[in-house]
Amino acid sequence: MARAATTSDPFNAVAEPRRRQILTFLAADERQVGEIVVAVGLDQPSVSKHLGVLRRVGLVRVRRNGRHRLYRTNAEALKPMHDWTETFERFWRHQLGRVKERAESQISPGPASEQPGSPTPRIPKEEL
Amino acid sequence: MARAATTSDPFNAVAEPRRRQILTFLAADERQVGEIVVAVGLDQPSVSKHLGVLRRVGLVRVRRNGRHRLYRTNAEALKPMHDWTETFERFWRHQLGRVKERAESQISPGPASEQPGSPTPRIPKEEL
DNA sequence: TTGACATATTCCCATATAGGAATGTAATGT
DNA sequence: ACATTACATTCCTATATGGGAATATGTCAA
Repeated sequence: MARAATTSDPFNAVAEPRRRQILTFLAADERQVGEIVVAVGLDQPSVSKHLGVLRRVGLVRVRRNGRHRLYRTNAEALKPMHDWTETFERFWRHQLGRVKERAESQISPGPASEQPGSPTPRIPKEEL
Repeated sequence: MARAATTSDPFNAVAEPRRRQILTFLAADERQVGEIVVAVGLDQPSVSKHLGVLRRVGLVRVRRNGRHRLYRTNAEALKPMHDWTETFERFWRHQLGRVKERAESQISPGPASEQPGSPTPRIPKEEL
């Protein structure tokens, strides 16, 4: 079997960065497709297809107004994702706590700089 | 271009249900691969491949112990997802508020039953 | 060394894209 | 009716899977 369809659930739909961008753009206000096209910098058919995916999983709602279609993020559909990640919150708190502990137990100040924008998984190359 | 690689970021890695299952299983304790195989009901190579993806995006950490490899969820790597979904929280609060309003303004009690396990996007079939 | 056990990796393939190009369709203006 | 605007859909293709089967690698035991 190949990968699951993007249309199957919000987790898959949101895996695409452009779709996250669109959802963010549509979170506050309704927008017509042309505005989205300008905002994300894709051609119109691509945007329509992304909107189609988002619509099928319930992440956006559409309303027609004359020739225009007004899209808006349906934030409720993101709640399951938020809830799922939330179940891990206590664990990353523990982890951060341990990091803090270690940092405090060491005298060396260390570099301690970390780009907030880049998560940097920090993989130990090969664990061999 | 095809879909983005699952190895590219946590959003993609977590799009796969089996990997979410594994992360949940590994959230509390370290487990060796054999235990994960039993827990998720896949064959060993598939589990190893999923673990490889999760490791590459930093969602799990490995430790070696003799012949075994002990995996554990690195919950910190899920924080960006939690943060992103959190930016929509105020919007779904508004939406739930409006739903509540409408429900209260109507006299009919309505069915009001909803499976908690099935999100049910409730797509209006075709918006034509 | 030989063997058993625990995992990882490679090979193969059916499948689902995501984007680009071209085309279809609905709504409005004249 | 006809042209134009605003979107959606279809066709095509390179790419990235995810699972199954087979194989490789690493570790400990006798």
